Amino acid sequence: MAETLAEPATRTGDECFLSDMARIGDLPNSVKRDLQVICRRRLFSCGETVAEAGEPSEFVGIVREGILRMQKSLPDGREHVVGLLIEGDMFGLVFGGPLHFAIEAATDAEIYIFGRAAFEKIVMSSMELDRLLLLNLMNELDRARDWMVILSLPKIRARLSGFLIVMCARFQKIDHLITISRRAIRVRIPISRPDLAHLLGTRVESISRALHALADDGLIEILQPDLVEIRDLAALSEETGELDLGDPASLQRLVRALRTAQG
Amino acid sequence: MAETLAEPATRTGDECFLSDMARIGDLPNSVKRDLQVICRRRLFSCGETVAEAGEPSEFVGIVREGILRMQKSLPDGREHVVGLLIEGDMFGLVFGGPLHFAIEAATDAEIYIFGRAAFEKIVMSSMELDRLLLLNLMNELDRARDWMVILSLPKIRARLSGFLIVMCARFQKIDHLITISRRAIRVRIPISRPDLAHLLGTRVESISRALHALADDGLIEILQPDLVEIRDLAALSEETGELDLGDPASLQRLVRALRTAQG
DNA sequence: CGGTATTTTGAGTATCGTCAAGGCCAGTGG
DNA sequence: CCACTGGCCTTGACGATACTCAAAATACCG
Repeated sequence: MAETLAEPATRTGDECFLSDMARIGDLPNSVKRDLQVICRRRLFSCGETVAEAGEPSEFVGIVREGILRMQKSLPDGREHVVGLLIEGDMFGLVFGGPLHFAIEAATDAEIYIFGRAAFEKIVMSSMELDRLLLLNLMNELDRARDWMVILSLPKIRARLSGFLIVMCARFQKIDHLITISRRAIRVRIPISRPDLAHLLGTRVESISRALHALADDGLIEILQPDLVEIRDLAALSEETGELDLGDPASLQRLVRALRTAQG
Repeated sequence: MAETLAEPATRTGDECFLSDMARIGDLPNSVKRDLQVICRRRLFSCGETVAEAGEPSEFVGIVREGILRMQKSLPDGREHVVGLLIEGDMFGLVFGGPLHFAIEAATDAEIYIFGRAAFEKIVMSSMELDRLLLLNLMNELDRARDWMVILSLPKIRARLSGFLIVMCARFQKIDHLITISRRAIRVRIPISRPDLAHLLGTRVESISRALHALADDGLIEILQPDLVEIRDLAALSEETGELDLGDPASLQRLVRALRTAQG
C-alpha cells in the first residue's frame, strides 16, 4: 500500500537529508548510509490515512514536514485524538505488535518511510540507533503524560491554556508554527477545531468559547481562527495551575527570546 | 538515600526470584545472574517517596509487590497522579535525563532496585535486556494513551467506568486486587479517593456520587468504600462508549473465567 | 470509648454539553 | 461573474453535569 506512491529518497543533492532530522544527525555515518538506502519518501495530503490501527505496522516513519495525528477510533464512529506528531517525530512500533491507534495526516505532510524488517535489521546492528529509539519512546511517554495532566484539568480554559503552552514549549523549532514578534509570541494552531476539541476532550463550541474568553481577558489575541498571539504567558501559565508542562527550560528559552526581541 | 535500608537480594532459596517478574524470566541466564548481583531489595511503606522528580534517577526499579503512583507535583502543593505502577512494572529512566514526576508508594510496597550505572552496563551488554526495556516502554506508552482516552470522556461516570475496566483488564494477575467470585468480579481499588480523583481529573465528591450512581443503576455494588463488585461488565463497558481499553483479550479472558465460575 | 481521617450527602452556583441558528470562506457550477 | 453549496467557526439559549462549600455519617485507630 505505502509503496504505490513511494519514491526513492536518495535524490541528487539531498543525500544527507537524514542529518536534518532530529537526533538522527548524531548517528555514525555508516548507520545513516544504511538508513538512507532503505528510506522512501512519501507525501500525504491532509486527511489521508498513514497507518491503520490494528495492523502490525509494516513500516517505521519519520515526519519530515507537516503534522500527523494519532487517534483511537471508537466503535461508534467517533475518533479520539491521542497525540500529534511533528517534524522529526518517529512512529510505528519497531519490535512490537499491532498499532493501537491510527495515524492520519492532519495537514499535508512529507514523511520518510522505512520498511520494518529492514529497519529492524539495522537497529540490531547499531547500538546507537537502538538507543535513539529508546530515547524517542521516553520522549513520547513524557508527552503523553503531559497530555494526561492537561486533560485532567477541570476547566476547558485551563486545558486550552495548557495546550497553548505545550505548543510554545515543544513546537518552538518549527518556525512556521511559533514566531516571536517584537511584542508577543504567535502560535499557529496546526489542527482543526474538531481535532482540537477531541484532543482536549471537549466539543468545538466549548473550544471556541474558551478561546474567546481568554481573549476577552487579554491573555491572548485571536488574529485568525488558527493564529493566536500570546499576550501574557505568565497569566496563561497560571490558568493551568502552574504546572510545568513539557520542558520548562524550553519555555524559559522562549521567554528570554521574547525579552531580547522586546529590549 | 535508597541504600540506607537496602539489603542484598541474594538470599538463600531465593536466587531465581527475578524469574518471577514479568518477562524477565525469559532473559538468558547470564543476564539474570548479572542483574541478580546488583539487585537490592527495599521496602516502602504507604506514602513514602520512592523517587523525587527532577532528579537524574539514580536507580532503576521493578515493583515486586504493592502499588506505586507516579505523580506530577504542582507548585501550589497539589499533586497530580499520572499513572500507577504494579507488580512487574519497571520504572526509572534508563538512559535519559531527570525524572519528570515523583514516585510514591500508594500502598506498602516491595521493590527491587538496580543502581543505574551498573544497570546500564548490563543493558549495553545484553541485546535481550535492551529489547525488554523497549517493549516495557511501549507498553507504558500504550497505557498512558489509554488514560488519555479515559480522561477525555466528558462524564465522570464514564471515566470511572473506564477506570474499573482498566483495573479488571490490567490487574487481573494481581490476585488480591481482582477476585472472581461465583457471581461477579470483585475489584479492590488500591488508591485513596483523593488519588483516584486526581487520576480521573475530578474531585472526591464527584467520585463518590458517580460511584453510587453506578451502584444505584445496578452496574456495580459497593461492598466497602474501596471494594466494588461488578454486576454488569457489559453495561459498564457501554458507559465508556465501547472503547477498547488496554488489552481487549485480557478482558475476554476475564469474562470467560467468570462464565466458568458461574457455570 | 473518643478522636481523627475518610467518605458521603446536601444545596447553590458555575461550567459544560446540546441543539439550533447565523456568519465566513472556498470551491462548484451556472 | 455570481449564486449556491458545504465545511468550519462562532454565538445564543437551555438543560444537564460537575465543582464549591459546608455538614453529616462512617470507618479507622489508639
